Amino acid sequence: MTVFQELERRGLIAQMTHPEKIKHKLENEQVTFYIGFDATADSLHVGHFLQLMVINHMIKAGHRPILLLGTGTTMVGDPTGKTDMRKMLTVEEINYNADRFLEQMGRLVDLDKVIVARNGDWLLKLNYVELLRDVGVHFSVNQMLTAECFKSRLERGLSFIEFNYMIMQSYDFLKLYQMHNCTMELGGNDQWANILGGVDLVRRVEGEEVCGMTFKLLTTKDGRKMGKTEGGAVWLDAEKYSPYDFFQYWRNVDDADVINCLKLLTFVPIEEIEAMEAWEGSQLNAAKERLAYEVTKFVHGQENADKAIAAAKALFGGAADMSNMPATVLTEDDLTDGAITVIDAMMKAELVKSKSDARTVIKQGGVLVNDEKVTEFTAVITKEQLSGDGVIIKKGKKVFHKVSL
RNA sequence: GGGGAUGUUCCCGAGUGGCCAAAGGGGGCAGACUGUAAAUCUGUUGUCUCUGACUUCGGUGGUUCGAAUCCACCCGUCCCCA
Repeated sequence: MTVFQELERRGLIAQMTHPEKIKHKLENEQVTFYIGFDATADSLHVGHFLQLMVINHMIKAGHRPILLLGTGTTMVGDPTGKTDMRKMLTVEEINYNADRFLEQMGRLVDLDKVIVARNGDWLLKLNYVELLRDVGVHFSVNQMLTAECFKSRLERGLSFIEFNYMIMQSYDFLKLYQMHNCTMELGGNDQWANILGGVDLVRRVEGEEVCGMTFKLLTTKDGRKMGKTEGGAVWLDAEKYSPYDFFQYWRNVDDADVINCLKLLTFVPIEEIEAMEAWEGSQLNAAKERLAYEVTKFVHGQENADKAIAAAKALFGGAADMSNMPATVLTEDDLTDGAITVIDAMMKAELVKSKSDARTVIKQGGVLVNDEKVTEFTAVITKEQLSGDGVIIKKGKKVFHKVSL
């Protein structure tokens, strides 16, 4: 099976500028392509992960990826999919974020097989008038305004800086074509307009027909973005989002989304996944477990994945295996008269956002300490209970947390 | 530059002097039901030293016994005109 077929069969491909040509190139040449990552946060999230999966599929087929870190474009901010302007980041923040990205990427793709570039290297030293004359001439404002990403923003407000994002990204493609003979840009489907901009620019400046291809975004069946939770994004950084929680996130996906996630986010052979499509009802639970395990294994390593699945099985299976669940270790200072209130302990463990929140959950019978329902706000956990293995605080049906001294 | 409108709690959105910690919806959380799913029903959703107190309605000052509500200035956003 060729990469193209693999991508297609997994349902990854969303749009292509030149379907036939892309298919031909991918099957007959070594293609140098690029995917850009804007360093807007200090950790990658699952959206990036999907892009990295694509890169892995491509590497496997012998193609040559350029990982472009958006140290320049992040200065401007992509308005795509945003209803409001992004928070402006400083150069320092952006470079810090980009370094974190690279560090994490190193664990997810083989960096020896990719070219890493930072668009700040050329974007930051551009001369305004020169850019206008060399690049600006090639863009039609009329045409840009018809792009979906701007249309919606025209109603809510679009600043000039954000309007220029497309030009920056297009210029990247031109630059990478010139520097590395990069002939293809890949990206999430929301990047379609920006990619087209680059393809057009290279054609106009260099007379070369380069290609663009976008991939499905990771969304639920009803179109909502995946990888978002109340608390924010599902980060790939173990510090920001624990492997156990990461595992649970995928373990809890909707029935309707499991198959799609398996295809997009794992290397489970496509034949195997296609066989699962016939599964129904509670059978899908097995598919979810597989999904959670595979994704966690790839992102956090075999060991963490094993721990997560063991912890989950123990907790949901009723056994008291406390070794692998998220845990908080208290100090003597947290105790008053040799004990800590359940409310304070929950705060320490970050199970609740405030003490009021803790009271509410207790009032509703949602808190169990070592399987015993907490009924009083004044309930305490004693030092004796905390020593040794500690206690398990359960909030609701799915949140377990070990607290010890 | 001129004219008009607008800024409310996580989001949308009511409220236009006291009955407002602020309707309604969404989202979140918890309970029931379940398969660690969905749907449904119920409760809950500012903070705290929690039957009370404190802080919140773009910002700063003012009027008033009392302001999210009135006034002044400022800041942000949108629409129309140039």
